[in-house]
Amino acid sequence: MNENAEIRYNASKYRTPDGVPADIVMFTLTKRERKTVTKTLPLRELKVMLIRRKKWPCAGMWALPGGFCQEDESIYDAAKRELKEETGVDGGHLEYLGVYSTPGRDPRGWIISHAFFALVEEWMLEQRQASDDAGEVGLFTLQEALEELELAFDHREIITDAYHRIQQQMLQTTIARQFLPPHFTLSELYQVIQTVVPEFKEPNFIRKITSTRSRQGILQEVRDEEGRPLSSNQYSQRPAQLYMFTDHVPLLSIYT
Amino acid sequence: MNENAEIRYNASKYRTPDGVPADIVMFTLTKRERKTVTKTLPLRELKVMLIRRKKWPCAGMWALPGGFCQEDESIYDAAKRELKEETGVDGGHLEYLGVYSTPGRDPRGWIISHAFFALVEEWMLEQRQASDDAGEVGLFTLQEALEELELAFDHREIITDAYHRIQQQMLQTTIARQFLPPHFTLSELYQVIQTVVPEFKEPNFIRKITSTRSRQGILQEVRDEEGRPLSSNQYSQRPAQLYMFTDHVPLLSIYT
DNA sequence: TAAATAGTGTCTCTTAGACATTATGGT
DNA sequence: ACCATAATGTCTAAGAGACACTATTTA
Repeated sequence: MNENAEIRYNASKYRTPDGVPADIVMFTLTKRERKTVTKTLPLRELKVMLIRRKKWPCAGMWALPGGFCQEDESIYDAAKRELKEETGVDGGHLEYLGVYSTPGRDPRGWIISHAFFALVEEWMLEQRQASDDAGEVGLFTLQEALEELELAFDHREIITDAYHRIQQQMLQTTIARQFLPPHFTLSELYQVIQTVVPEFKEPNFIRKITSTRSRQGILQEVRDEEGRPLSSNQYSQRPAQLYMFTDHVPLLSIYT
Repeated sequence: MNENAEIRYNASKYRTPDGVPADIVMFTLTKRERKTVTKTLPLRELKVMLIRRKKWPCAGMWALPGGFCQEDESIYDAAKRELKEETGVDGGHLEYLGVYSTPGRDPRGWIISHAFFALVEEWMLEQRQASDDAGEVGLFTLQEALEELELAFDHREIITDAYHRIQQQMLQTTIARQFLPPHFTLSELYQVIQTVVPEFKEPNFIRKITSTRSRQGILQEVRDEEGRPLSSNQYSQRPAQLYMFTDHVPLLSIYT
């Protein structure tokens, strides 16, 4: 205890930060059924949740949800708490993105922000939109958010970085599972990947994913108790084989 | 200005962090010529630089070099400044690793540390070892650092994370160039990769790296003005073709 | 029966991977 | 002449990639 006293004294000799918030880029993949056509994949869009600020600074501008970290929690815990406050749900993928500390980034003082990104389901955000004052919460496509909105602080930079990271993670890890039901068809998987990474084009996707020894490991056919393969014709006339992710995430190398 | 006053006032109502240091995991690849045998690759080892703490807390324990971030600089700037202070050199690869904020991690108070890792050349560290009190600076293999030394704070965790990250980056980016001269042979490159990632085994490394269309892009044969291929017999009897990295870093995907 | 999507056949070319062989220059 | 390492030859099996074709269900 008197150790702490000693330190507090020392620390008070120096300028210390005025606050350390965690800001969260909450991504969701909206899924809109197409009523006109039956038996077809829903339209999917990658969106990000933003909140309109009411107070100075940046009043009226759109900002990432976030909150200040407290002394008795880690930054990650603060982000988790914030995520739960926004969605009402504990789950979901939450991953550290980076630190934003450019001097002057926040007019309130020396504020060092820690950015996270989360992958949540659309329904988790709806309750938030209903609870608080509606109209102060919005779901935007990345293009809208980055090109059309007036964003608070350095949040455009944060969202840009988060977008690049989610694209990278989509191709290099199995986070696609966060946007899919436990069992899914390969067309669904392909659509999810393409929604997040439009540049991803694989004409022979199904063929490759099912035949390549090295990639095989990440996916597994779904079978019933008797070992018969399970399929679904929810999105197509002809039933399609259902797959699930395994726990295996391969190590990639540019030299292999 | 009275905006700032307003904030400082607000911030002072809340508990704020006592300090935000940047700590750097400085990796180097030592290169020791083998005198007994000629025309052979030098022995290489991956090492990390640590400093023995003189003051409370953790006096006598080994710690990462680091320093507190100031108000007029970003965390990255603080790390860059620290790196220069330690090595006397501006250059070198410096990359953000992550934030360490577990409550109680530092007995001095609420200290949120930001870890970086740097790749430096061995000679950059020698001047530091000479200048300050020698014996207070050490170069250790990862095994020594992680298993034999008493490390300060949560620095074991940080070093472990940094080790995993450098291994991942070694395979997925071209940071190997930081440990190689501008022109190098494929054996040298292979040795560097294996020194950092011992699990990396490619019996047909040379064949693959020179013949695979997709990998070809990261390396380029060195040629002289007349376009004749350049080779070196520094490390072998028969001269070996010299290569250089291009600026191209391929995008990897588990689905491709 | 037509439409729509799932999945396979087939063919060519490239790569993986293992081993053997040849090439080069120093000791 | 011998050695160590670089680089190529050779062979088989597997994957990439394109395109045509068949399969399964609903409207």
